[in-house]
Amino acid sequence: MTTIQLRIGELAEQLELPVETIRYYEREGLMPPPRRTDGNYRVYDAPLVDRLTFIRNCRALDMTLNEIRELLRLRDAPEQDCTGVNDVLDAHIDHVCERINALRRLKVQLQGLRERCRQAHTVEECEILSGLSAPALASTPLASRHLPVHGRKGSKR
Amino acid sequence: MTTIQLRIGELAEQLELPVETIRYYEREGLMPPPRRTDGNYRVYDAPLVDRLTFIRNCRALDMTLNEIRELLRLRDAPEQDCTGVNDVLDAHIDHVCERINALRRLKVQLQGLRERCRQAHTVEECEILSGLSAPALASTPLASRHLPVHGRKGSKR
DNA sequence: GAACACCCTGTAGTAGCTTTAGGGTCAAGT
DNA sequence: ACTTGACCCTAAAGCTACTACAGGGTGTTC
Repeated sequence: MTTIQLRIGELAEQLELPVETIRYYEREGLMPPPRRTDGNYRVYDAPLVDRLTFIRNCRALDMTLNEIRELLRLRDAPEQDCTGVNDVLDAHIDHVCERINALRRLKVQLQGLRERCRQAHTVEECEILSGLSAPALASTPLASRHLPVHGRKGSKR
Repeated sequence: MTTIQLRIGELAEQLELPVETIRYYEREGLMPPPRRTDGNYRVYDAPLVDRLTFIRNCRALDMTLNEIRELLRLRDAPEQDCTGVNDVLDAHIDHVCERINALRRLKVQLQGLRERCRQAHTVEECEILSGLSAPALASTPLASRHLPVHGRKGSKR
């Protein structure tokens, strides 16, 4: 029976993560330092593959590294009850709902602004630019500030 | 007729922006360096107040500083037509729509996961943790990766 | 002349990576 | 034996949009 042994590149390909991200998780203490070959290459076995899969899935659900740290801690203590896990997840679901609502309000604002300039005319008389220059940004309340729209950059591979 | 002359703190209060953010926009080239008093204090006049208002409103609509740079460039060329402005705004609205859809898919995933553990039991048998450890994260397609949920930290005043 | 609110510069820290620089390892090909 | 090329290594810097800090100057009031 041959046990699983992957170099970092193979692991990265299987889990569809960039190699540098895996090393980053190690630096951050989410992944323990793996065994090394004589040539100083990292070698990953099944438990580490599982752990990284867990981390990747949590990130795909957009949890922060701190939320994931907390879940890993709970995962590593199998005899406790899992109320803590539920709490982390509930809090995260709340985050997501709030973001969705904020973005919907934002979209309404942006579309209203866009409507003001359906035909191209000159910049000087552009209703969009004048709308954006208004002290209180039109009459509608300002989009709740401080919620980024722009996701992470598309990752390579 | 007294023209407007504000120190940075007064400007910050009027526009409800932190002072450091205003200085940051200057370092970033979004705001031109203002006049200074003998004591080396920044002094802002009406055109600069307008410009900062514009920037603040764009940020409230969650545009990136690069998008805003582009809009400012267009705003500074008043004789051109404003197709470019529309393009920036349309692209931004697209961003927002994509984010909303991605977050909705995410929410469905998270709620499905949460349902797997309605009652508290031990971590060892927790369906949430096992779900998160699955190689492909349940059967549903992975939430499109790379879209942060967590907004900026709440700013001071 | 001392207290105080305000202003200045420059630097570092935040999250979650990505990129770059400058090298070492190892299997295959000539 | 040697070179090519794919892969691996570390350390440090860069990204966004700020925020916070250290260490100091200004200006008004008591």
